[in-house]
Amino acid sequence: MGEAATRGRKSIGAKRNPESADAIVEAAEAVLREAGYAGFSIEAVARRARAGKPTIYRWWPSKAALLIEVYQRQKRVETPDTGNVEDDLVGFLKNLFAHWRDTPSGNIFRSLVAEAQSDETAAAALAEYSKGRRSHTGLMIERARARGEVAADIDGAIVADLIASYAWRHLLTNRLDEHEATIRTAVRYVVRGIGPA
Amino acid sequence: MGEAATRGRKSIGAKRNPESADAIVEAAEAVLREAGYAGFSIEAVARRARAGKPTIYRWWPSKAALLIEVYQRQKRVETPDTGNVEDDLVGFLKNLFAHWRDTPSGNIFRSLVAEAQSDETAAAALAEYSKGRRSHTGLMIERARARGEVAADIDGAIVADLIASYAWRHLLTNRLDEHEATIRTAVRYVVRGIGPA
Amino acid sequence: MGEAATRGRKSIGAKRNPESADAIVEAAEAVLREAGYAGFSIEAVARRARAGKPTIYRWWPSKAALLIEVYQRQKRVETPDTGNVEDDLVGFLKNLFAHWRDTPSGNIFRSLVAEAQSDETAAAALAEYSKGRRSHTGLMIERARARGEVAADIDGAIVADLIASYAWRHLLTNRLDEHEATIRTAVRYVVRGIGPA
Amino acid sequence: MGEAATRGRKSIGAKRNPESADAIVEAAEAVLREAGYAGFSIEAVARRARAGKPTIYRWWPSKAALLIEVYQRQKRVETPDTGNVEDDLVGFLKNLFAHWRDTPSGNIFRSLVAEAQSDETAAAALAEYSKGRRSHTGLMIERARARGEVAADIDGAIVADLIASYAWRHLLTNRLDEHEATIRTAVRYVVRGIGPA
DNA sequence: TGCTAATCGAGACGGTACGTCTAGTCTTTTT
DNA sequence: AAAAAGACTAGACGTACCGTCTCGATTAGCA
Repeated sequence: MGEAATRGRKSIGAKRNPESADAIVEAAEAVLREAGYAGFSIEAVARRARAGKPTIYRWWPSKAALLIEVYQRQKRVETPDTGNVEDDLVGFLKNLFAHWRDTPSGNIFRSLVAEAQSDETAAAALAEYSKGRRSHTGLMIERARARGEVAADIDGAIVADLIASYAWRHLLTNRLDEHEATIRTAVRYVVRGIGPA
Repeated sequence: MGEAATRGRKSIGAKRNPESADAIVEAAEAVLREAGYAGFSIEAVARRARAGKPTIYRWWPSKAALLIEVYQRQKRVETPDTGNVEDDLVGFLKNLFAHWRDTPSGNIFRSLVAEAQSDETAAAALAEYSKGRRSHTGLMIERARARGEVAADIDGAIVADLIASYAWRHLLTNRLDEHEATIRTAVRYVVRGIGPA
Repeated sequence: MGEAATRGRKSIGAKRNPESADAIVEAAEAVLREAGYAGFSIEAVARRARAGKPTIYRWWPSKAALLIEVYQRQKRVETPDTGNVEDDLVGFLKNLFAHWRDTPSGNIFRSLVAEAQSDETAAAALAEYSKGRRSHTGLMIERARARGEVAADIDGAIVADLIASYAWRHLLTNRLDEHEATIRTAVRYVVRGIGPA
Repeated sequence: MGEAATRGRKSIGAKRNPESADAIVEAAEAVLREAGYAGFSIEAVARRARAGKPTIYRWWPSKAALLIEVYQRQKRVETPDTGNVEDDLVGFLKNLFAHWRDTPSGNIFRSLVAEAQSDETAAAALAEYSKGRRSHTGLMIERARARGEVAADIDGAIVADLIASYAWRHLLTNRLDEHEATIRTAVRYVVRGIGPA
């Protein structure tokens, strides 16, 4: 039966083999890039990575968990610091849209959101991840508040929510090529609304 | 066994049987209501509707097409007209969240958005639908502009986009139970930003 | 996805396709012949038959059921009628041993007995099959009784059991090449014991 | 979780721990007793014995080897000496059936026979073992011959073969609850056949 | 009125993927 | 130095759906 096991990559014993983990995440990314969310399956990843399915299930209990790890391996979007909150936010959205458009990240994140609609654990993982990101965007608001660009009683989390929502919807409705002018207008509506009276 | 849906359907002749079409759409809605997007499959719908799978495929070429029809059967959310744009928008969002929470609509729309991430036709249908809704929400802005609550050069579509994005994200991240105060705060940030100088 | 389905053999609709059934049983036989019981798996049969696994499971609920059908497709062993019970039984055993030795039948039956040790349904199926065969061997005893070779109060089923047991054990312990003299001796011990006083 | 078998075993050092070997064989026996051949796997035994799979593979190269060792640990069935060959053989079979029915022995031996159908080493071990048993049962025939109950030219090995075959088949087809009368009848057919003319 | 064509429920089909289980090999850790 | 422990590749298990196809029954409208 399985005489000729472990043909290519070797196990390194009782410790988790980082090569395998890498191979799996890389295979997952490749599958997503080439076949999209529709073609993304644990089987396909296992085939591609020359890994056993149980190895994947051992470390990533669900498709969502694997998707999240793949997403997090992507380079982060940089949040500019121009000294002006409108420019900061516009720059951030522009970078984010470009990143989502030009790397597999967009597809991955879309997949993750889709998965979260039918998978509890994906929803939980996504919520966890979003929490981290929200505070991150909230930072730009805090900097603006320190500069007096934003009123003292403004809730940064809610602003971040508005901005993130705007980004999500553009991703989910294939509008990542939005003109900068339109993005700037949207941002301005919010920025004006949260400015000092 | 023995679903309530159209047990004793009769006519199966040369003309399309509208009872069958109804039974299918109703079964689809029931499945979405009871099992959510995760349990939504053509097989499940066919079983529930006591219909053959080919009958479904004949009239709806994809899961997405069926989802779209189910969604369009849903009652629309009413847009209040309080004479004040903030109250209008808050009321609209509250109604929408309640509608999504308390009827199958939320599940259906979530499913449609998810499906659109891997299905072209769903994406197209969603885009088409969103266009209509945006103009519809834009109406509230136009009324506000007429009352002088909103500056003349404001782009209603972009405002509608911000509001709709906020709603989508709450749906997609299971936050339909958001407090009115939080919703009002978010709306106020936008409303203030678009008011007359 | 499954666009290019049904490449070779076609479905013939709502009725069971006999071509598929044949292909599956033939593939099962081929797998057994080439890989033996150890290599016999539903997956392997499905691959070989170009059939879907569910198609196999639809018609044969277990490995055992498929094995039995394969076994029954083999040509039957002829039961000689020489007018002498000893010669009848020796001839039958010789034929049976040869059949088991020279066709896949032996391997299949061995597999079936082995499977029955861990699978309830296999045990049941085997019992059912054996019942039919036992009465069949009992026939030789009845003929002998009619000729006065066997005492009137002899239980044919028990004699058949002794003979079948002898055959089984030779199969299961790889002694199908037993000399005719030895077989004849064993048969004679029984035949003498059941003769008229 | 938490099997009774060797929970607090300690020494896991450079010397082979005899406790481990014991624990493994005992676990194997327990698994066979509780789950039968169907549930008997190296994994299950390792889990039960709280041992690593390689530890088992190091000492028993195959499932069959482990089965053989487990079987050899079993108490032997006693062969009665009543002074009458029919009673001897009936008593032996009754004891054997009871032993197989009421201890794990039956399950173990069934498993071994089943395993031997696809594993060479098991087949060899079984053949070796059977040889020993045959001569053992043959003893009863020799005693009978000495008493003049059996003709001088009778081949004891063949008689033993017939009796063993009858036992095997009852084990393998779950008929260990056979009535004594039936067993006696079968034995009598053979005993009569081998008696002096 | 009788034929033809469309439609229906039903379900078989070849497939893909699921998530779990076991086989047997390999290496690290522990004693 | 060797046993224990656990990770690894590989692949079978039996189930759920996919989307396609054919069957046999049923009915409407044309001839």
